[in-house]
Amino acid sequence: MQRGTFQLMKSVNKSIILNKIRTCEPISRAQIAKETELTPPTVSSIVKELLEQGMVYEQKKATSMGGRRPTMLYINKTAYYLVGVDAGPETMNAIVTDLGGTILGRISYVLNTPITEASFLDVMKQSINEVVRLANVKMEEIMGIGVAMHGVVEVATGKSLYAPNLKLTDIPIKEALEQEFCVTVKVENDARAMALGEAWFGGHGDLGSMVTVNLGRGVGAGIVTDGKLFHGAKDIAGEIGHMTIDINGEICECGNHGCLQTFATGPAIVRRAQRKLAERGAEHSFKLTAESVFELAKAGNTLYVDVLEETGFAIGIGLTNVIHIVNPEKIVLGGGVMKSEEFLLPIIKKTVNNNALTEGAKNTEVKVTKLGKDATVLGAVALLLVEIFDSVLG
Amino acid sequence: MQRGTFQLMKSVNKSIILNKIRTCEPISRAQIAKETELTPPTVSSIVKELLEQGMVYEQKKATSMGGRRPTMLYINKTAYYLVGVDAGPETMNAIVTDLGGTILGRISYVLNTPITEASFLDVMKQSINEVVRLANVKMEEIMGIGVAMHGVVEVATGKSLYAPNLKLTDIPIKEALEQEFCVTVKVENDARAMALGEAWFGGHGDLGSMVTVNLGRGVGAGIVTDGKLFHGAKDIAGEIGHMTIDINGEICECGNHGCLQTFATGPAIVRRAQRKLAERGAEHSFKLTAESVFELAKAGNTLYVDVLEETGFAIGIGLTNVIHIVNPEKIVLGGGVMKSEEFLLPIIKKTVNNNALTEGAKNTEVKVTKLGKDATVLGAVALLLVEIFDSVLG
DNA sequence: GATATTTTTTTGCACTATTCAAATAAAACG
DNA sequence: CGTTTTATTTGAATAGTGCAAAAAAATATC
Repeated sequence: MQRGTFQLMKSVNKSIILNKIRTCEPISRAQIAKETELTPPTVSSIVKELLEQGMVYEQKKATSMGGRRPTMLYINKTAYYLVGVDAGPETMNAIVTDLGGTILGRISYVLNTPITEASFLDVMKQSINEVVRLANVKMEEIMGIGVAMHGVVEVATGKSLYAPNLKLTDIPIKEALEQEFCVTVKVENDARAMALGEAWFGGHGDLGSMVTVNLGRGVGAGIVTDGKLFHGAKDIAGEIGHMTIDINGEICECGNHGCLQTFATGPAIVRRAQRKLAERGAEHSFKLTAESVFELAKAGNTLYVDVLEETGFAIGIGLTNVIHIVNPEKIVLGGGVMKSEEFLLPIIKKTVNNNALTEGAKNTEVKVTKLGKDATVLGAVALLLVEIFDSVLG
Repeated sequence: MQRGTFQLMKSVNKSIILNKIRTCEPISRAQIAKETELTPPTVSSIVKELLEQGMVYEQKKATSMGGRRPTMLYINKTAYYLVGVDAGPETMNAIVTDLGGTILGRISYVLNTPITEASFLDVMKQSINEVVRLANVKMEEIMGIGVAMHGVVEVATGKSLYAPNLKLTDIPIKEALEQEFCVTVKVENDARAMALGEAWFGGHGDLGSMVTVNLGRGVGAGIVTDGKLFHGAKDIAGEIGHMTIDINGEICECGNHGCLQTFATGPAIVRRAQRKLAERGAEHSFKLTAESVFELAKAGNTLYVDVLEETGFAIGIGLTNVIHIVNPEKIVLGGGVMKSEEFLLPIIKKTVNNNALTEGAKNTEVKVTKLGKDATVLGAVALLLVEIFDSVLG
C-alpha cells in the first residue's frame, strides 16, 4: 500500500515538475511554480536535484519581460538512453533512443521458426547488444529495456505466457534480460505497447483516455488512460480481435463465430474478396493480397470497393462497441489494413456516427496513426518513459 | 493537479487507516500500525483526530495476548447518515442509511409520466424530506445525497442530460438538491451506481476490478476498478446494452442491428418466445411475460427452455466481449432477467469458458448478485461512501 | 504476591520537505 | 542612475512522519 510519506510527497512534486518541463520545454522555474501551483522554493529545490542528477539542463533566455532574465530549463535528453525491442511473430526489431524518443540506432532480425526458447532469448540479447553498438552508446548509459512481445504477456513477471507463431510458452524475458544487462526491463503485449507509443509520440497532447487499434494480421488494441496502460486483471484488456460482432458469422481461427478478426484483418479482406469473386463466378488469375484489393478498389473496381466498405463497416461496429464500453476520448487506428484508409476511414467514421448512442459517443475522434511501423517499438521505449516521467513511486 | 503537500500525505494515511478500521473492525492501533506499515505514533495521532471528529469510537477488549489490553476501534456508523435516491423511469426510491450502509428508512414514489422538470425535482426533494423523517434522523445529521439516475448523466455537473422515459433533458439534479439541502450531492447513471453498490455491499472483498451487468428492460453495466467507478470521457463507459453482437440481427429500438438488448432484456425474451411460437404455428392464449417464459421453462416446455438458452448464449457472448476489452476479475449479473438464473447462468458460464481466449479470461468469475433490488439505491449511497472513505483529497 | 515479561499506546525529539516572507539578483524602463 | 519588475534563493516557520524510549497495563513466573 502506498503510504503518505515524505518520499511520496516529494516524488509527486518531482513528477509534476519533470512532466511540466517535458511538455512545456523550455520553461523557467517561476513559470513552473505559477502553472503547477507549487511554491517557488519547492520548485527550486527539486530542480536543483534534477540538475545534479543530469536529467535537466539550464540555459538563459535571450530576452525578458521587463525583469530578471529567466533561466530556461530543458530535459537533458541525452542523459540516458533506452532500448526498445519489438518481438513480432517473424521479426525482431530493436532501437536505441534518447529520453526524447529520438531514434539513434535500429536493427532488425528475421526469426527462423520453429525456434527454441534459448535461441529466441539469444537473438534478443544479441539484437540489444548490436543496436546499442550501432547507436554509438555505451552500455552503461542504457537506463532500461522495453520489450513489446506478441502474444499473451504476464506484465508483473515479464513473462511471455504464449507466443503462438513461435510455438513457445512461458519465456522469462524480463528475468533473462535483467540478468544479462542489469537494467530495468519492462515487457508488454505488442498491441498495448503500440497504444502507449501512440499516446506518447503520436502528438495527441494530454488525453484522458485513448484507444489505439492495430489492424494487421490480427486485431489488437490498447487502452491508455492518463498516460498509462490499462491491463485488466489478467493482462488481456484490449484483445478486441476476437470480439464477436456476428454471432452467426464466419468461423474464426479461434473457433468462435463472427469475431472482428474475420472482417478486419488483411487475410480476412482477401478471403472476402475471393468469396465475392466466386459468387460472381469470376476467376482471379493472380495471387490476391490485401494490397492488391486496395489497388483494384482504387482503380475503380466496385467489387473490391464493396469488400473494403464491408470491412470499414465491421470495424466501425467494433469501434462503436469499444466506445460504449470504454468511452475513450479518441481512437487511433494503425496497422497494414489502414493503408486502405482512403476507403475505410470515411465508412468507419460514418458507422460510429450512425451507431453510437449519445452525442458524446458519436463525437469520439477517430484517426489514423501517423507513427507508422515504429509505433510498436517506440511503445516499448515508452514503457520506460512512463516509469521515468510519471512515476509516483521513485 | 494533485500536488505533494502535507495535506496529501496526511489524507493518504487517514484514508488508509479509516479503510483499515472499516474493513477489519474491530482493530487496535497496534494492529493497524503493523498491517499498514505506518508507524504507531502516526496511527495514534490520526486515530485521535478521527475520535475527535466522531468518525470512530473505542472499546476495550476483554482479553489480551499476554500484555496490555488493546483498545479496539470501530467506525462510528451513526456519526452521520446518508441519503440514496434511485430515480428510475417509473419510480423514485429513496433510502437513509448510516455509514455502514444499514438502511434506516425507505420510501417509494410512482412517477406520473409525462412530468415536468420542476415537478420531477419536487418529487425528489419531497422523497428525501420524507425518508429522512421516516428514518427518524435530523436533516443536520445527513452528510450527503447520492442519486442514481436512469439515462445519460453528466457526472461532473450532476446533470441528467437525457432521461428517455420521462422525456426530459438537462435536469440540474445536483444543483437543485445542493441548493435545497446544503449537502454534498453526487449524481450517477443507475447502472453504474448499481455496480458501485455491488462492489461495496456485495461481499466481494477487495477486488481490483469488477463489472456488474444489469439485465432488466435494458442492459447496462458498470466498471469498478479499485473501488471506484470508471466513467470514460463522456460518462458512458459500460453502456453495453447496444453492443452489436449480431451485425445482421434483429433491429433494435436504437436503430442498429443485433444489439445485446435484442437478446437479453425481458421484452426481448418475450419477443423471441412469441417468434418461436409463431414459427411452430402455435398460439399462446395468455399474455406472455418474461416471468411466464421462466415458469414454462421450469415446467419442462422445451420451446421456452430453448429461448432462455439462446438468451444465455447471447449474454455469454456479450460478457466475453467485455472480458476481452476490460478484463475484470469478476462479473456480477443482476436485474429481472436473472430471475431465470437456473437456466441462464450455466450456459452463460459455459459460453464464456468456450469463447474466451486465454486461461485467465476463461476463469473470470461470473456470479449473480445477492443484493436484489436495493443494489442501485445502495450504490447511490456508495457514491458518498467512496468520497468519505477513499478520498485522497479531503 | 512481587517481579519479570509482553504488548499497547504515548511522548519527545529528530528529520524531511513544504510554505511563507523576505532578501537577493538581474534585467528593463524612464 | 534610480526605480520597477520579474526571477530565484535564503532562512525561519510549520506540518507531519519516523525513531527510540517511556509509560501503561495486562499476563506469566517464581
